[in-house]
Amino acid sequence: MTALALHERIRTDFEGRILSGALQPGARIPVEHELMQLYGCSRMTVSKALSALSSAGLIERNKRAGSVVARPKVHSMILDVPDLPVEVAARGQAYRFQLLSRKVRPPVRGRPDEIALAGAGQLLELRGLHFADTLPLALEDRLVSLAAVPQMGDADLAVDPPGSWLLRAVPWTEAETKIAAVNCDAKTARLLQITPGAACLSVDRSTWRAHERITSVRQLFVGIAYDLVARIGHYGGSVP
Amino acid sequence: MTALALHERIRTDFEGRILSGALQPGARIPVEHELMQLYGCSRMTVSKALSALSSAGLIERNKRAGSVVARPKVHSMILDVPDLPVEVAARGQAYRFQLLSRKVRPPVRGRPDEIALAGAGQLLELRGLHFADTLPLALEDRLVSLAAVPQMGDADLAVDPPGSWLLRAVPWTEAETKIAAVNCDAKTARLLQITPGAACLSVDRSTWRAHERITSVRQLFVGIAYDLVARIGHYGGSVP
DNA sequence: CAGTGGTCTAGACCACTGA
DNA sequence: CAGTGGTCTAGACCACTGA
Repeated sequence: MTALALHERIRTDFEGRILSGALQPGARIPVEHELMQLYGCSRMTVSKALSALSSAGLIERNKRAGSVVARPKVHSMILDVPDLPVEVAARGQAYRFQLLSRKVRPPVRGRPDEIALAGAGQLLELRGLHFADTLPLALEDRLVSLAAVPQMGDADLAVDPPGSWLLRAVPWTEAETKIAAVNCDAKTARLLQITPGAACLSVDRSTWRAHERITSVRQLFVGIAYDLVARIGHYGGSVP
Repeated sequence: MTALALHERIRTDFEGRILSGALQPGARIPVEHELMQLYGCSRMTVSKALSALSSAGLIERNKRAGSVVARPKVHSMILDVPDLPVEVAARGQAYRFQLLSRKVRPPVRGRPDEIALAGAGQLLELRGLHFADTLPLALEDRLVSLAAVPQMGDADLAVDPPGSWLLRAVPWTEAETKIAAVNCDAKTARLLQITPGAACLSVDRSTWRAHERITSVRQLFVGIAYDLVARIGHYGGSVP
């Protein structure tokens, strides 16, 4: 292990005191000139450490008034959105994707979301099942903008599921996800081989690549077989 | 709107080119000395811009080999974990918390999670209902470590629900959340005034304050009344 | 070994803002 | 108006690492 850089030492010093509660929200952080003397370093080094604390949401910097420990704000946390093949393999099960249907069609009039997704082109509509070993794990209904991803028209989805294929071809940069619990209907229950009415985790996601819509998908996970896990809670959530 | 600082202009220049796909993963970023000439600035300024891109996961910096556009990695996204009173109010409904039961007890032997939470002390066990207007929104079962939060023994939970109270008293710094879909049982259905078997969103959360366990809670949300929304997808997910 | 990024210095000018 | 943080310069030394 290498020695910490000086700016990292200053940062971790204050991180420790804030996270342990020794420095309570509202407590004053020494001004930059005091820290320069304390650590015997230049102002740039102090500034780098404080900027990092500020962008991590741990302190708030104010001109003239100095810096103080921030009050925690939004509860935001990092949610892992796993690649299904990877996740299933990590559980020691065999992953398989079965394509149920595939067609190219124009957006439906009166569905502004489909029209926005299609742009000037057509939509690729895909439906398929994700399996873990021999049991269905999720039913996926997906629309892809062929204007944004023309090469998907020829993609071989026997190898990769559409999500993995798209990630490699056109990595998304923004996404919006809605997570809900629903009772599955009779038709879905047959496909997923579960009891009608069983609870399913519904994950709706739309993805963009720099303001261009790429795809929107709904995945219905078998409730008893699947959980989403959020890893880490951020303190102050300074999301760009 | 103020003019961008020079280091922000350099950063946003490359951000735009990377997110638009003009610079593909693997593409080379000019070395710092080239950027100094391009933008007519000092090396510190260039370095600040590239460091920001690197910590955002957009580029990877390598000694001798220079910097390249990063390949997208983990799908991680920021999930908002709302404060229920705030969220309900934002929907224009009246929020109310009804405490159903409250008792102090030792951890159950054979439940390592309870023993770890209790530490050297007792546990405060709370059960209550969150209402939006007159309809139940969620059933909450919570355990609080009285060793970590002794003052909670005297808290007035008629005003604030336990989650909001705890956030103000001992802001958490780390959390682990599991999200699942479950069919609710008969007793829960009565409390939530829904049909037995209706799908509920189960949110399990344990929170820490700098390695000390604070509380663990399970909230069961009425499926048809509640969604979780994740806001933004990060490109490369550089989580500390 | 030569080029790269990581770190740091000792200054400077400035905008902002609370006393 | 005086103190604060934001930004920037023109240098420097260093560790690392691929040619």
